[in-house]
Amino acid sequence: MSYNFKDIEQKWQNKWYSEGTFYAKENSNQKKWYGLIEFPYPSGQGLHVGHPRSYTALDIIARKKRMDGYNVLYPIGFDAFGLPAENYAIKNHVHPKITTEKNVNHFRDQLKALGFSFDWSREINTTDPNYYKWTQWIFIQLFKHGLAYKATMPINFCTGCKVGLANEEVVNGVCERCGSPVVQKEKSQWMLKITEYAQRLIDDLDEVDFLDKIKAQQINWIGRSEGAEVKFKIANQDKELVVYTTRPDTLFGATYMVVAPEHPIIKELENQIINLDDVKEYQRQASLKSDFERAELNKEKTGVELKGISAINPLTGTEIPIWVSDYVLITYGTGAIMAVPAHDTRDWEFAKKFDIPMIQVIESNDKNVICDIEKEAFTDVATGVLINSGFLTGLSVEDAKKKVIDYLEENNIGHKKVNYKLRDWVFSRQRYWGEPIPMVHCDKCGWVPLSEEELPLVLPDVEDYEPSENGESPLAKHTEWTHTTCPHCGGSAIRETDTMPQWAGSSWYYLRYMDPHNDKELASKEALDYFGPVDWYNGGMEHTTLHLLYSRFWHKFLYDIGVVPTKEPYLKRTSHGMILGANGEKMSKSKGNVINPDDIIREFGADTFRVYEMFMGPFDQTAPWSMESIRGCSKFLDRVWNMQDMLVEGDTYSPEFEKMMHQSIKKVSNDIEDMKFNTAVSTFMTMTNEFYRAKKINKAEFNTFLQLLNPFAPHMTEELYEILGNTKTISETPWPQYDEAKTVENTIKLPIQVNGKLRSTIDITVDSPEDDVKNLVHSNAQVQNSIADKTIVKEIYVKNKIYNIVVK
RNA sequence: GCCCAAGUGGCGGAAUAGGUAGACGCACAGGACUUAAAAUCCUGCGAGAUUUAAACCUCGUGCCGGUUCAAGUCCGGCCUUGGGCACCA
Repeated sequence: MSYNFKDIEQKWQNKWYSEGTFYAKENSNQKKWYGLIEFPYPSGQGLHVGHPRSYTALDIIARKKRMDGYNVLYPIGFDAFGLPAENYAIKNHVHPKITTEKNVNHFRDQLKALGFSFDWSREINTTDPNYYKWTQWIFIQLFKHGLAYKATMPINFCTGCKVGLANEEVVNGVCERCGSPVVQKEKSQWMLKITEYAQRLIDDLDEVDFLDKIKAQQINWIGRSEGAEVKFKIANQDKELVVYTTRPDTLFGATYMVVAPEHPIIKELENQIINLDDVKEYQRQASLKSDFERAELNKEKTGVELKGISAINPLTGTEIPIWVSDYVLITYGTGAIMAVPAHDTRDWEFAKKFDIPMIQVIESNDKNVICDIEKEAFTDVATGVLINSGFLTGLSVEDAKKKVIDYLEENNIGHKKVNYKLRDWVFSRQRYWGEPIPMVHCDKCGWVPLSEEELPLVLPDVEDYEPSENGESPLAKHTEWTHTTCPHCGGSAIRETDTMPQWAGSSWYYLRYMDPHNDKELASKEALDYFGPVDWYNGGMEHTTLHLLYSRFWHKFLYDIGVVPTKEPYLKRTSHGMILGANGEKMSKSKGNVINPDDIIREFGADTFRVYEMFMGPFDQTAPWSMESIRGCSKFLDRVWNMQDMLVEGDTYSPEFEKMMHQSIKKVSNDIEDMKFNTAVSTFMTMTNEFYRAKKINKAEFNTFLQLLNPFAPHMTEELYEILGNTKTISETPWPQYDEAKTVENTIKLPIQVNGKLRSTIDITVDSPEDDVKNLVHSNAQVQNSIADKTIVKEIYVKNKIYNIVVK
């Protein structure tokens, strides 16, 4: 009998999808388990082979959890706003709504063909007004709580496409699509105050089970640093320049200051600056540089001294020059620094180039540490000791920091300060295909949110998706839509025409799954209490600092305003490795190494596809695709199918296989929880080989084997289970249990080493007395050979593990 | 430059409270079945020396050193590759 995957897979999928087999139960008393995968962007290319790697993994866990007795929520949806549909619309004049619908249908078919146990009754789509109504609602709450504000920010503007670009779309300073230069353009943008949550986003990582590398990357990205703000008086002026430093201990060594080109003090003191023309020219040059250029030109430092003004070092009273240079960023700290060239690499380079004096204030207390400030800045904190520093001299760096901060605070010239690299979230896009921002601008009342009854603010149907020459959103051209009345005073007002970024809809979608059809709230309290938080979330590492951070931020805000009951949205976060082309490179059309899932399903079937993607390598690591290896998995499933011809009677495990059965149940159960799917599959292969070797398998063994394999290859296992005469489907059965006592061996092949090298093995009974083992070892011919003419120095026996004889 | 991973046969990879390195699969080789091929089933498969053969022996987990009876695993110092951040004061 041959395995006809086509009919079998169709048969079971029809059953699951028509009967709603995997729908999560509402109002259940059962314990819940919520598994989540990142919902796909329905691109025109269809499903990528990378998607099923993550989806299969969590499908396996979800299926096992159901058999473990949980009420499982494993939902799916589509993150369908985004650039490709809009660009396609501009080019071909097909409404993004139409393209999106078509792509979603294609994706849905592909996902269903893979047999995932998604709850399709909860499918969501971020472009559905019934969904984005609540995205808009959250924005309004953010605004009402002062966390959404307008600010003028530089945006990436493509001089070719005449459109604002996301950072991701700027590659090496040019437009990713047309190759035209990208310039910075000032634009008033909606911003979200994620920085207000910076500390909590770090601290609460302690409460969740995320992979360490994910935590590390988030902490890194938020970039907390501790230091001090210090006030420097401007000589002969009633003004101060405030700097931020992480090394207040080096204050005695500050020999000049640097301000960013955009720093307001230049404007404020321009009457005092003698070389104002040079300074303005430098500012102009800096403004023309993109972020990319400013970062790239990091070899040579540039700058201009602000002649005519100077600052006073608050500890030494010395007058020191002030420079302007673009190595100081206006966006971090105070936009101004105190420069300590002897102990900071960048300041050192700058001082060397412009011949500014240095004062060494730290030396090493370790003679082996090289410290020559003529050659390079000395930045070693661990062995540093203060010198030339008045009341700090002799202290360690750490003690000096504390002491100087105390001094600054006592004398009101500075204070302790924590800074973050994290910046507020630029939330506006000058794009059509996104959620409209539900705000209107009224000359009298300023920015006013729509009243909640007016939501959703539906994206108007337009024909023209082209952005305007000046970089305005395409919606700005539709005056009949933009002109409205102020919700506050009733006067005439203009709608916001920018839309939300792609990250908006995905920042809270996991909440909507819990109660997707609710038209009163984003989700009911009961549903949120029962299903939340997400127990296990798997997704790509590329979303660690964007999506994952954004959604944690939104969740914390919703927690603060009492909408959700938990501080964190996701209890556990794991990530999958990328699937590469057969040549080891990232799959791309231009490289011609793209594998289409449809072709794989057609040739091998969904079960083989699933098993292969789990077997190809460790789940969290990248793995190249291999057409040869997938045939191996196909062969394995054929062998499983043909085991029905070896079936013998037996309602309990036969003595021959009992131990293997219990060991395998244990191994597979643990491997699934640990995401070691590759070794779980190899366990199935080993079992299969054993049954083949014996040319028999009994019914009890086969049933258990099928239950274990079911999460990986759900179609074939259900079919075989039915063929074996079972009346239930596997998904209704409880997960097999093992008896720990039956997994342990009675006899062991004990390795015997001489001087740490394997010389022989002997069979012993578990827990044999050491003397018995010793006698056995010494009566072994190989051992006797190896130790002949030598003196035994020592014998080591690790119970049931190893025997080592040390000889001389 | 900083942070995080990872380096094991021809290939994908197993094995870490230190204890038989190479499970499982691919590729390859041989055999059975077949008129033949495919499929299937069985066997072998890190490198090397010796041997009719087997046993046995030597070397072997990126490199150098260390700890230990024993190191892929622990420690110190490097090298390489991948990913993230990058003038963040």
